[in-house]
Order: sequence, then structure tokens, then C-alpha cells
Amino acid sequence: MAKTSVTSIDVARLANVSQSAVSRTFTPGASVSDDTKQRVLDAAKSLGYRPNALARSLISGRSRIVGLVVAYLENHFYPIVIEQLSRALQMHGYHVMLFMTQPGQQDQVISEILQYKMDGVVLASVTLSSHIAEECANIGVPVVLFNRYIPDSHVSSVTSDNELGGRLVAKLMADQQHKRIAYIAGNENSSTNNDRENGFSQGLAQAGLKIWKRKVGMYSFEGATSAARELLEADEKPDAVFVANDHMAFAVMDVIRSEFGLRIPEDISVVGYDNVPEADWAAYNLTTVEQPVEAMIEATVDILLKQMEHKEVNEVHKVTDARLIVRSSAGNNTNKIHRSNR
Amino acid sequence: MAKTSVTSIDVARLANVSQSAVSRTFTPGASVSDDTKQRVLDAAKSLGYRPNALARSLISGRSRIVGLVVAYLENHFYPIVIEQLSRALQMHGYHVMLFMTQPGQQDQVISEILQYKMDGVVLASVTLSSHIAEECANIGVPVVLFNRYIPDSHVSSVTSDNELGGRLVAKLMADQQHKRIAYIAGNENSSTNNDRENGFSQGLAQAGLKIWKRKVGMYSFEGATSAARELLEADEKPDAVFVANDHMAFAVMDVIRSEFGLRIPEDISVVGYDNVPEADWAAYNLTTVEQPVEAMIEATVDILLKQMEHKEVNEVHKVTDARLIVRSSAGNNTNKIHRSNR
DNA sequence: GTGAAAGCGCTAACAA
DNA sequence: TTGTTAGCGCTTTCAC
Repeated sequence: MAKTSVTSIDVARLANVSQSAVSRTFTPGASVSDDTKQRVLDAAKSLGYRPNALARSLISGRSRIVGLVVAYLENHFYPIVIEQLSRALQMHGYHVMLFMTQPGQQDQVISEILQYKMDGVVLASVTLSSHIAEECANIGVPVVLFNRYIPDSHVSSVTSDNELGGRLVAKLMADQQHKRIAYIAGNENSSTNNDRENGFSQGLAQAGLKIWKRKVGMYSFEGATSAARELLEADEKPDAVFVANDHMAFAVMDVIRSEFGLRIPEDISVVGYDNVPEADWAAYNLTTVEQPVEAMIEATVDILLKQMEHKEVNEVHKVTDARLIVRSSAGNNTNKIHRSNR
Repeated sequence: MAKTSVTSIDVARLANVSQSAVSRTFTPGASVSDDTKQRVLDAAKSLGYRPNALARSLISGRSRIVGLVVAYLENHFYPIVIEQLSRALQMHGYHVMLFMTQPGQQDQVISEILQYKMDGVVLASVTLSSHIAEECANIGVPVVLFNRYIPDSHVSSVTSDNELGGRLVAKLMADQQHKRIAYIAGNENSSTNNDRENGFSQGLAQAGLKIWKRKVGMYSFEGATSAARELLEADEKPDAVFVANDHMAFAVMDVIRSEFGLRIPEDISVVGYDNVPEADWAAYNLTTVEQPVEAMIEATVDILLKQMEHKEVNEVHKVTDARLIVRSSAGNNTNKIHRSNR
């Protein structure tokens, strides 16, 4: 903390005004004459004064801090979310306090969120228990679940249309005449995985197909690597694999090509989910379903601001669109257009 | 903010003690009898009381908030840093407030850091101006530069031995008998780039070699892609390329293989810097110099805590080791051991 | 060991 | 428009 930080009283003394005048000068929309305002600003500048945000929060009851809870950044989708969300909130005068959770350590996070009197909380991680969300919501802290939702709860959420995404992938694979279609699941407790898988199954069913083999990768690189090995060690190999996110899909592609010497898409087609930047890298060129991060962030900030500033309490479940991005790992050998905005 | 948050007075009333007793109960090391303490804890629990961190900070003069300033998360080195730093600081009872800067927007960041009375600041981005660091340090806020330093300044820093790293790469390439050795620079204003390049040049000089061609990639994927194209469009092509970080190296490898149909390492060897997880992915298998993130984080937290808690003001310049990680993109066709701990 | 009282730096009535 | 005043919820002397 600063040596002996300069306070509004110091500024007031130098500017020959009351301490309240100083406060008003730094409160947008308060009534101060241009003259006083200028004197205060001059004095503040010469002393290097900055209003103490902590003191301000104490009395105003608003900290302008938003808690962002994340479990892991291994999947590059999340760093992007963090970056964009931070920027968006900063633009609205809020600050982001970052919490990395670990399984079983979540009560501590709740406690800290409450201690710092966060104005709002964003839970942006698929592997979180619903505990934090419920607790905060009960106490009255606005909460938005990002890229997940909790069924039958009153907590607002922002997701993309994961069911649609799954269906689009199914349609692509059906159109490509694939027969032995495998699915590598993420975390089976996550809404993202369940929705993607449901949509996928439905889509296949419409074409008279079904998931031929299924493994679980738990949304981790290692998990996906093992899952892919199990899948490929069998005599009969899949001709297409839908992987529940891009991060795992990269692992799967590595196994297919490097460990089994098979070609993508000639021997096996691979489709991922998220459309992280790496999906567009030449080494992978991964067909995937885009999650529109920008729109999702925008919706999140929107809901959060409404709840924080207008005290709106209605829960909102925003579902953004999903879009198939066809690259060479699957499907680009047809002329069909694989996009849909349902 | 919580509905009507319960305060220490509410707890005191219920527990039949003074408000100070409540405060003492939640202050480690304060003198309270076991009896009172228990009564207070019971009351607190039944009311759902949590001490207000803001009020506490106001009087104690310590916010237990550390500002983490980052410019971009595109390079996967930084998400890892964020994750580990957050976890480490959380373990010591501190919280991380995240600031994403943009060029030209840095004064605002300073202002916000000062307003929230951060106990300390970590600047973990190569493209930051030195402005923030100097300003904070002047005002007395402990600052640590992560993965960079400012020459001739009094600001503490933690880096890995980038010169050594550069030399190790030079030695590897010289040992491999490469002749047309190219360097793709990062941001030329960054200490990381300069040190890596200097070490590299020195190392080559020792073997009677020098940088054959040089391009600038600005530490961005696009920049590196363009740089690689310029390099390869010429008639005479390099036989080895040292790229200033892994993130750019992936771009370079993509260009070499996908756009020019050349093989790595048979036609061109590629070496990166950082050893991010993707360097180990089969699609790249990138020879690189490891930056020991864990050790760097540990040093950062150490310096920060010392300065924040013991008011030590001595600047520290911690330089951790660097280590060559040989994979198939360069150098694994010899039996030599390319490791060194100078 | 415990309570009373004095602020930390600020905002927001309330008068003037 | 301005200054005065009363707190926000807490820690920390200071008596007892």
C-alpha cells in the first residue's frame, strides 16, 4: 500500500474547499461548480490524489468487483473468455477478481467472494459443482453461469446451442455416409457434454444411425488420448469421431496420425467443438462447431449489469447460436453447405 | 452486494459479547478466551456472518489484493502463468485482480491499481511500457516484472536465463552442422527477445557462425506466419530456424510444411522457446527451451510477499535456469545430450 | 480477557 | 452550489 496515501481531506485543504466538494468532484453527476471542480482537480493532481475505492465501496455498498471463477485454463477456450470478459467489464467500470478453484476447495471460494462483497459472479467452468452458484444466488449476489447451466435452478446462464451443434455434426457425418461413428465425451456431469451428445444422438437417429462406440475423455488432453487409443486398438476402427471439444480433438488427431499412422479425413474424420484458434492451424485444420464467444460474453455482461445496476432479479437463460465450421478434418470433400441458423 | 449483510454487531448482540470480541475472534492471534470465541463462532454461523474484507482493508491499510497486469493471452505461456500465480497467491491469502491492458490504455490501469490500494502488482506481459512499473514503484507499491525486466530501473524482476537459452539453441544448431541459420524475432523492444537473440548470436559466434537471415514476428501468430513466408519465398532457404517463442514457432512450422511442402527437421530444423504444453503435441513435437514456470512463479511470490509483509524494499533480479528440450523438430538425430546448467 | 471509543476515507443526507 | 454531519463495518488502542 502506498506510503502515506493522500486523502480527500488533504486535497480539500489545499484547494480551500470542504472535503465533500472533493468527493463531489470525483462523483459523476454530482453538483459542483466548474470553478470548485477545477480547483479540486488541480489540487488533486499536484498531490497525486486518487479516491480510495475501498472506502467508497464501504459506504456505497457497491464494490465494482466481479468475481470470475474458473477451474482450469488448459483448454484454450477459457483464456479467451477471461480476456474478453475482463476487457468488457473494465469498459463498464468493473474489475475482475480471479478465482482458480480446485475440486473440494469450493467452499473457500464462496467465502472469499462474500467477504469481498462482489457485485457479481461469473462461473466459467464446466467442472464446478452447483454449490457456489446456489449459495451466492441465495444471498443475493448476481450470478451468471457461463457455458453451462444447472437444470431446475434459478441461476442465470449463458450457453451456446449445444444441442444444435451436436445435430449439425451428426448431419455432416450422415451426409458423408459414415457408418462407424464414435463419440468421445467430455465430463459426463456437464451440461455442455450432455447437450452436445443428445443433439448428436438425435441427429444421427434422424438419419437412421446411432453412436457406434463411445468413450469418455473428461475434457482433458490425457483423457482424450487414452480414449482414442482404446477406440483405435480394436480391430474394427471408426470412420468418424466426434469429440466433445477441440482441446480433446487435438489429442485424438495426434493419436490417429502419430500412433496409428492413419490419415484424416481419408481413414477417419474428426470433428471437435468450440472453434478455438488452434482449430484453424494448418497442423490440425479441424472441422468444429463454433461457440460465438463474443456474443456469449456480451450476453453475460448484459445480464450481469442489469442485475447489478437495476436490481433485476429475473433469471435469464440466454442461448446463442452455434455454427458448423467445415475444415479439412471432416467434410470438406462435398459441396454441401453445412451451416444452419435453425 | 448481499441483501442486508450481517455485521459484527449483529453477531455480538446474538452472542452477548462486545463487537470487539467478534473482531478478535476473526483476527488470528488476538486474545480471546475459548469460551467467547466459541459463542461468537456459533452466533456467526447461525447468522451466516463473514467479515467484510473491504472494511477490514480500510482500517488495516492492507487490501490483500494483488494486481496482475497482462496484455494478451494468445500465447499459451500466459494462461499457465495466470493459473499458477493465482493459485499460489490464493494459498497465501491474497487475491488476484486481473487487468488486461491495451497499448495506450496504461494510465488508466495505473489509476485503477492505485484506487484499489493493491498490496502488490505483477506485470506479466512483454509488451508493456515501463511506465506502470515506475509509477507504482515510486508510490511505494511493490512491483514484480514477470518474464521481463527494465534495464537500469529499480523494479524487481523474475526471468529465466534467456541468454543461456539462446546459447543452447546456437550450440545445438552448430553441432548439427547447420549453415543457413535464421532467426525470427519477437517484439524487439522486449528484454526476452533481446536476451535470447544476444545469447543466440554469441553462441553462433563461438562456433564461427552468425545469423544468416533475420525476420521479425512480433510474438504474434500472424507476424510469424508472414515472417516465415518471406523467409521461404527466397530461392535460398534456411536449413534451421530459431523462433523467439513457441507460439510463433507453431506458425512457422505450419508454413514450412503446409505452404511449402518441406519436411521438419529433414529440410529445415525449427526451435522455439517456452516449452508450452503444445510443444509436446505430436503434430509439432517442437524442440524448445524450457522456461521453468513453477520456479519463476515461486520466486515472484517470494519477492512479492517479502516486500508486502516485511516491507523490504530491496529490488531483486531473480534469474532462473533455462534448459533445452530436444524433440524431433530439431536435433534428435544425434546422440549428444543437449542440456546444460551452466 | 474484555468492552468502550476512536477512527480508516469516503458518500449522502441535510441545512444553509 | 456548498459545508456540516452522520455513518459504512471494521481494527485497535486504552482502560478496566
